[in-house]
Amino acid sequence: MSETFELPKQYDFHSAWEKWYPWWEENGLFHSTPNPDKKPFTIVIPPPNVTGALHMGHALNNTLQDIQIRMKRMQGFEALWVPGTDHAGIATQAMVEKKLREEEGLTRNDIGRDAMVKRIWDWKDSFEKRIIGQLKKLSVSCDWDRLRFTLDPVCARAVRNTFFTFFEKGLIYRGKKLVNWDTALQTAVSDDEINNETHDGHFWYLKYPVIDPQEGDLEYVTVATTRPETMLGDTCVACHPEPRKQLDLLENAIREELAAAEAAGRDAEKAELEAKLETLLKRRETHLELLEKLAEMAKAGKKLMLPLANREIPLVTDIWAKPEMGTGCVKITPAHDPNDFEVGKRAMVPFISIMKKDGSLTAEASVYAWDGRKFANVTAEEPALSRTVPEKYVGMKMLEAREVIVADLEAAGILLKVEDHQHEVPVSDRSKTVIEPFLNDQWFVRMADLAQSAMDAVTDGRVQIFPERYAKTYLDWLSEKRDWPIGRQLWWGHRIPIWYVRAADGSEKMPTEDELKTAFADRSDVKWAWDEEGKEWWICLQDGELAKDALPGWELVQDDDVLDTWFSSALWPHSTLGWPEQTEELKYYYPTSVLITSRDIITLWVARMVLTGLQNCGEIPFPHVYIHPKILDKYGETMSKSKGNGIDPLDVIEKYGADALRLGVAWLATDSQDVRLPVDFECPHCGESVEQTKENRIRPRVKCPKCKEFFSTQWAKKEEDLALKRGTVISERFEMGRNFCNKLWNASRFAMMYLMEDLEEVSRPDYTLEPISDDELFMEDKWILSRLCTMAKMFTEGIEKYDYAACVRTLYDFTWDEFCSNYIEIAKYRLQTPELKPVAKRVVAFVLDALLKLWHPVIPLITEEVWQLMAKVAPKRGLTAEDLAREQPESIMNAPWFVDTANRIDPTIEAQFVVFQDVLKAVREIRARQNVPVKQEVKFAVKCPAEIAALILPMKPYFTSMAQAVLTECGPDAKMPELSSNATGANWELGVDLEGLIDVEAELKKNRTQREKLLGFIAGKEKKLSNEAFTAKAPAKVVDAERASLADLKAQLAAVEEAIARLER
RNA sequence: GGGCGAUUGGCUCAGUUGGUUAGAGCGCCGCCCUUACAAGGCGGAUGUCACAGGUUCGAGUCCUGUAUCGCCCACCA
Repeated sequence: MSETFELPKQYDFHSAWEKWYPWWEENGLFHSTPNPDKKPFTIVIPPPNVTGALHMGHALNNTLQDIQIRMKRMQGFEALWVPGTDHAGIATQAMVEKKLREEEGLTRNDIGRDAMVKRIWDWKDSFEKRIIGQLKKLSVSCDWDRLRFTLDPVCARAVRNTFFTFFEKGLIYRGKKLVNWDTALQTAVSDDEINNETHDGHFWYLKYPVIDPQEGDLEYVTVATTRPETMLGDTCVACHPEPRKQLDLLENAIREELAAAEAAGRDAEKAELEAKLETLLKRRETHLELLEKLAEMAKAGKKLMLPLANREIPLVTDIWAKPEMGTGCVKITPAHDPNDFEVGKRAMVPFISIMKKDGSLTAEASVYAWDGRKFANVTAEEPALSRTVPEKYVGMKMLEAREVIVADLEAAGILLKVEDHQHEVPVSDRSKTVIEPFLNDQWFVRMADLAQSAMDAVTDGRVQIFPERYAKTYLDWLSEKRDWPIGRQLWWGHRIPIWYVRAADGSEKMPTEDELKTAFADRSDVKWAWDEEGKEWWICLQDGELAKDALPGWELVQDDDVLDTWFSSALWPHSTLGWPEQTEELKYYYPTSVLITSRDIITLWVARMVLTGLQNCGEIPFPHVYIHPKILDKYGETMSKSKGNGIDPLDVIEKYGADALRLGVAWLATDSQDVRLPVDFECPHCGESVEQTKENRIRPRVKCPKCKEFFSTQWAKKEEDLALKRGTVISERFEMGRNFCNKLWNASRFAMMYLMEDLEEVSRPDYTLEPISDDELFMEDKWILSRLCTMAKMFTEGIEKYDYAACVRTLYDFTWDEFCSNYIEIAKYRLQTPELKPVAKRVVAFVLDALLKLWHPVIPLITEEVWQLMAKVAPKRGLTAEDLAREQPESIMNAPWFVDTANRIDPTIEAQFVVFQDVLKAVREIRARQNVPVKQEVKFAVKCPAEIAALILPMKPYFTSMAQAVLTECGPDAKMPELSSNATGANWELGVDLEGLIDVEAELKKNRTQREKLLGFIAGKEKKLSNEAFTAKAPAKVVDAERASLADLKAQLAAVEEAIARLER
């Protein structure tokens, strides 16, 4: 045989990757083009951020996508998986700025916009390369020819087009929004770049005089604040509209809880509630009258005089003011506090910003009015407001101003008292300075209609979310219909395509609309709108840049900000396919087939993709959304680099292989929302796994408990630590996957060992399973084929419902237990018996081939490797005549998906076979228990009804080959050996002849234990069956089953009693 | 504060619409390097299914409450 090859005992996953991944790529097997003869199946990757390397969550996410894609490809779909990366504006720019600061001591302003953006592109290039490298190591079958990036020209065109149409439809407007402002870096920061720190602070109680108090009115209103400096920007004071009702409500709630706690006897809680109630009742006495009076005054339109600023501000009612807290009323600074911002909008009061971007106070405090609700344009009515901040404070930073203002307030007799108070202060992660809420111009998308369309898509079932419960997250968020702020004060991203007009002489003059009309007469790609508030034009351009002098006599300046990253990600399913061009791809592949992602971006991303898809393409972007679990560490904490509990998939792949990693994560993909993955260090010296604890994971060096050597961690900074070998972070969980692959490898090796014997035979045209008639098949053949088909059906249907974990576990059990441990072990006897060999070989080849195909989506490398080897030794394996007539695929990737075309599922055989398995197991158990030497053959007899005997007898040779046990007698009259060890099962009892081998005491002990156990079960059953309610109400099927089971238990008991009697003799 | 979820052997998790004696991987114990596989084979031990009620003939599974843990969102003048 010329093709003889020796296969190593262990599966070499490294060389399998080296061999097949580049081969797949070079042969264009990942590449998809529209093919009218096939149905499309499309997935767009959730584009990983170019901020850093991929983590386990990505490994999971991409494995699950690849499983779908590979299965569908084999099922004959034209499967396309579009890969790509996301520019992740804030995070990426932050990373590069940090690097710039740390390595060169420069800020972005030092090097300027163009240079900064260039540097971020370089960063992006290097990380994109790394990410793609990781994905390839994971062996995913993305169409790399279609790689996209959210800032590339194709995506940019889609972004510009969307912005332009939204602008045209009036869906985009400019408003005001509070952003988290870092005064040191002079930039907006995102919520996740903020840490809350507990600081010691104070409550300052201030009194604001009432203007022109009437008889019975209060003279002044007391408010408490932790930030007295913001009082200069106060534009109203709020109190609760119905303080009595609110207090009643609270009181009732507490009383109810109290009653419940009392009833349940929870004393600690009770005491707490009682204290709470007491406080509340006291408060009623001290504050209620005042608060009611205030509400009355507010409704009467009373105004207050804001101290220091000497500005009139209204007293308003708003439910934000909690009668049970503080003084019961609250000063409102809409431009400097997120809650006050909301109150301010509701109360329609001016928004006064008293801070400049550098954190100093401004003299010309800006006056803003939010246009969403059309409340008064205060600028016109109250010009005096431009002098809100007294001259002497100007230039002072917010914190300095606090001291001065407090001193002034005290001097003016406004300060009532000061209390110590601990409070949470938001601190910038990057600059470590206090974050100030800052009122900024912002572009918004009107969400009312868009959100509704996206909600409808889910409620009417056009978009289905798996698991279903996540639909609630989606709908709840969308139902708020909050307008979407789309501007970001960054340089990295799609620049907002809006141009402002500046007068050449620097004045505030604006051109007339006629001038615009003339200048852009033949340009359908330019639209404009008049901003009433800012008294200026907004000019929107669909593509490219608007020349500075495009409007004769005026200068055009583009908006500095860029679009929210999600604005471009939202278009991902159609932008990657070429929209707005009506490309072949868009027509063929859109809508995509499923979106697979994690739950934290259901709102930010999924919802927005649905609404832009509907808006731009008139169709949902995908009919299915599958939300997979989040991977946590063993403490249930999110994995992150900053904690040191993150795993680099490459480390796992290096140690266990991509197949093992994929199998491991697919095994975890249940429908629960989190899964835990215990994380350990691997000692680089001795290879021992060192448990990672919360304590050692933050240290720069860790000592291996086994070899006592130190290794370094990611925290190593000092030279002495860095000099140590690095301990990688991995998880033993992947051993399971590696071991399984090795098992499959060896089963294949075994199969091929026999298939190779006669290459001529396996190459014959009729060498498939198909031509074998049922008569030629042995019972075990029919059994394994039936089981295979049952499993294949379950697996296929399960994957289509995203039930990954169950599918993978099912197939795992089938492969290992049924195929390897049962079928192959049985087949050994036949494979070694010349006249029985041919059929057994065919069945082995057929089942193995089917298994490889079923497994391929999960573990692509090993399956390709074995499939290719099989192609040499059994080229016709598993193929039907129809298959043979076609050109054979060159890779398992394109092999036809296994389906049971011959209706091989036979539940009777499957059930029958269980008897064989049970008897075999019982014999083996007896041998093990009685310490019968491995090679010593024993005899055994089985007493059972004739129909059971008919199943057992044909298996006689296998008992010998698999358990060194010779079946001597089997049937209703079989006689138990005199000195035997016995076992019972449903409908049968067996005795292993242990003459000269038996440990009688051990046997008696076991039988007595068994007797007790049976007696227990019988008692339980009898009690159940004597219960008339049970026999009357339970379904007949269940009752019959119970009766049969009881009869069987009794028979078993009799057999055990008999065995005991024999042994005692 | 709102929403969602978890609690099952030492560890990490399965457990379909309630229905015989609750499973897996790892770990543990015993025997075996048997010619596919020691990353393996055969056998074994280990569970009051968090707690308290309820519905039901029957509850790990459904309902209510409690405790603990976690995730997401919003936030404490």
